[in-house]
Amino acid sequence: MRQDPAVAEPDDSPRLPATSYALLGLLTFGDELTGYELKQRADMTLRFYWTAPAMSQVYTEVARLLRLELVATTVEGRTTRYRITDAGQQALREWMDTTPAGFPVLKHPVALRLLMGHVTEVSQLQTMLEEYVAELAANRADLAEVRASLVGADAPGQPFYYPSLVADWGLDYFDGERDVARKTLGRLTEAADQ
Amino acid sequence: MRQDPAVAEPDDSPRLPATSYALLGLLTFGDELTGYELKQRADMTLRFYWTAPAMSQVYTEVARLLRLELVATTVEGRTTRYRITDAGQQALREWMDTTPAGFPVLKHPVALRLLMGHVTEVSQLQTMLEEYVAELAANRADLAEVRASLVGADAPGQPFYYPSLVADWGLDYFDGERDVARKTLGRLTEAADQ
DNA sequence: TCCGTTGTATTCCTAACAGGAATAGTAGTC
DNA sequence: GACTACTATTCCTGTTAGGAATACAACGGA
Repeated sequence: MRQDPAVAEPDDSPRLPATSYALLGLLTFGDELTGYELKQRADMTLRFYWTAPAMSQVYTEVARLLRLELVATTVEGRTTRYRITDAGQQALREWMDTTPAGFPVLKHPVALRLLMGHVTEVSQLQTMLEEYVAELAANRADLAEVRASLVGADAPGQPFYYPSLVADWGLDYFDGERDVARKTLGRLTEAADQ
Repeated sequence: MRQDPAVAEPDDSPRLPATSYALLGLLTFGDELTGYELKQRADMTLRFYWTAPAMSQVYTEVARLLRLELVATTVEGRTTRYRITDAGQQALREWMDTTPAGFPVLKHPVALRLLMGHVTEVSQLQTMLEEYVAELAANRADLAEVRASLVGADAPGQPFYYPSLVADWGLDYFDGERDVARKTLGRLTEAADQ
């Protein structure tokens, strides 16, 4: 996707795609990471609110960030570690402060298929919704585990305060989805029983 | 994105990306549409649960569907109308019945920026959340309008039954988001006031 | 009547993005 | 000492987003 055109601006702050800033943000927690570790951290945290970028994309992203000097590297044998630079901090801060809120983009395959439910049997839709509820539970459990790992450093002012806010948001979201999916399943069953 | 590889299968039913099936689904409501109208219908309905495909993509999609004979055309002057074929109906049905539920992909710029809230001021985050709540209200209103337009044909068995189920799902989702955003805003304010 | 605007309809281009395969070294284990 | 799992990176292909460009209606006003 192309949220922002990655075109050089007249001023010295080029607008990067949101994924660039997402990765840059993952580097603001105080450590140096390899591309591989960045991918892992993205899978751990980012994937619940953003798409976890593909490996290939992580590497092309950090290459660009390096070119723009928003990150710096420490090479050690055949592994390269990335850390955010002052310019990177500044660019991130500016992006945070000047970007309009922006509406979530959702790709919901279950809702999509429900929309054209008339092309198949009700029982098929019921199965789909049940599967979805099960997947939701699994994902909720994953996120709950992540959330639990933040406990102890999740108070205001502590390093994981904001991640904990977002994780709680995600847990509420999953619970909401579960409720709506169940409600819809109920409506389907009710209609089928008549 | 590449949900499904668009590779020809050994059997005669190639797996298409989900967006192809989404457009095919929009053609199952009984009418013939131009690419332009398909885009409009997608903006009207699809955009709440899926991304409304770009114009360019609508046209490349229908071109492929035509090549695969899943749609047929009626050319009239310089406008081309597309309708779903029997083969298209069958392909859609098969996709509906054989695809695993599939988990939603979410790109939530507000959550993303909240995750790295520590790089900016709390007031900035509060503003962002307030903007988001306002945008949610606007989107909810749009969807409510769409939902209202289905009334009268939204009972089980009627043409807009499934669209109405999905629209109700979406309304609940927006309400849930509004509640969580407000809750998070409250937590932020509480922490800032201490 | 001419002109500008709005809406319809389509095409083209570029860059972002997903997903996986390929490679290759390294560390533990049976 | 082979087998497996994990770390680390690169490459390729096709999908997707977003916008610009084109062009031809139709409509309303000066």
